[in-house]
Amino acid sequence: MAGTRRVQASKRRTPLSRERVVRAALELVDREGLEALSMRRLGAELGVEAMSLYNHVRDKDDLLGAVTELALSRFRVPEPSGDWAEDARRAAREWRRLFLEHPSLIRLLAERNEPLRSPAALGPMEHALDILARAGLTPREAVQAFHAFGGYIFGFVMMEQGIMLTGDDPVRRRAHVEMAEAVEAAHLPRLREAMPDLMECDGDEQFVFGLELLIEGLRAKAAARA
Amino acid sequence: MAGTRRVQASKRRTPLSRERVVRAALELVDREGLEALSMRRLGAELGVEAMSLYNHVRDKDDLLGAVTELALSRFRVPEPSGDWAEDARRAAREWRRLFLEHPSLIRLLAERNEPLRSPAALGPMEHALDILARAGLTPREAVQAFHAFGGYIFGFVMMEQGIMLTGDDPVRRRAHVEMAEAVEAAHLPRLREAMPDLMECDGDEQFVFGLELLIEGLRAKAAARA
DNA sequence: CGCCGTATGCTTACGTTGTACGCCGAGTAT
DNA sequence: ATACTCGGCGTACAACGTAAGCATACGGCG
Repeated sequence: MAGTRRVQASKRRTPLSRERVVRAALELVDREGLEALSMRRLGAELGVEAMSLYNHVRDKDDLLGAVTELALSRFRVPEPSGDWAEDARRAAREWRRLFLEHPSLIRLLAERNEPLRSPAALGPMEHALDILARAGLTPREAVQAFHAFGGYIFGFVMMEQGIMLTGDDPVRRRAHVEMAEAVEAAHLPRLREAMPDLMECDGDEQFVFGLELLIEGLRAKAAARA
Repeated sequence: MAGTRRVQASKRRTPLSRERVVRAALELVDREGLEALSMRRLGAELGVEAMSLYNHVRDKDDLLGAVTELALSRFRVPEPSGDWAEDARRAAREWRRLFLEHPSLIRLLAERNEPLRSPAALGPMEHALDILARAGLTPREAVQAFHAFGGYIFGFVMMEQGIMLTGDDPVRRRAHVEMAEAVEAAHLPRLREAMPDLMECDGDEQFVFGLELLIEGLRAKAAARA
């Protein structure tokens, strides 16, 4: 009887596979955050014991790497517009969209500090370097600009998700009043006059501002050479 | 006898305090990385049992918050030079110095996504906003530029420590050849021509490049208004 | 048809983590 | 002297990653 039930269950179960494991892990992480991902929990999610996952994944680090790559593979290279600046804007926005769609992706990249060499990451890199080459930069300058844009996008989204005071959740609201108190207590005139703008700032608009700064800087550099 | 020894030991032991706990935690984290910081390990470092730490720290999260604040308090506000652009450069470099001196600080900020409202962080913020105001920006623009610079610095150092291919450790070297192989395998002409510059890039120089882009963009914005 | 090697999932177990709880010894106030 | 408080200790528990061994199901062979 018990045997029969077990047979049925195992017949019913669609077999595990690396892809299924990694997909479920990404979904779990997207849904409930990085710390929700434990081997036991992921096993439960798949109706399977924790140790069974190890048939498809070397260890947790391997799993996290695969999850990172899967998330990165969701990057959709935007269509070129003919104008390099517009293309840069589109690519940067697509990166931000990706990071916001997978809020743990930034932490994944930050914690496992493994250089990006997966195929999923190389496509977008090629795309970015192509835009910068079309902007008239030398390969060397293109690499420098790549790091500048990359750093900006990366760091901005990270601040946006953590430190920045955008959004309206109650925890932010509490941070607002605490910060306002601290600013009043100390003598910080610039901060005081900036407080309104610090609080009601819109992430999208802020992001574009810095992006335009970088593009304008690049344009100036190109103009100076010509 | 055992009692006597214990008395001597307890007499000899300098009493624990929140400050001593937090300082030791920061030293440990700086020396051996974030994952080396466990309550037991930190206790051992202080010659004390793990549970004793809880007399001075609510829980580990509280400890991490205090460590973050202590690290942030090591920011040394640079002297003003009279030129806002130069002041911006100096401030940005000081931030980078701080992050490199405390390599786990970025992860601390990223993982506990609590808005910066500690006194240790407000001083540098005031300083940055003051520079941007002296550059002729409105408070609103100053906030936008603050987020742009902040994001860039943050993200750049993060990439530098993790993803970027700077440095010469053997793990990077292996990443180099793996990446070169991947680039050869796929058809990625821009990446291929960029590979040399990607590998031998100098962090300091890269950082300044992006910084100058932002400053130039800001200058252009100011010029356009005048 | 049965048999068997191999892959795949399950069970148990170990060491490490954060931390709740109870104890004790020392210093202080009464 | 006595009682109270407080800081450090020891034990204990749940959750974690994962090593080792066992059991079961499936595909190729007679």
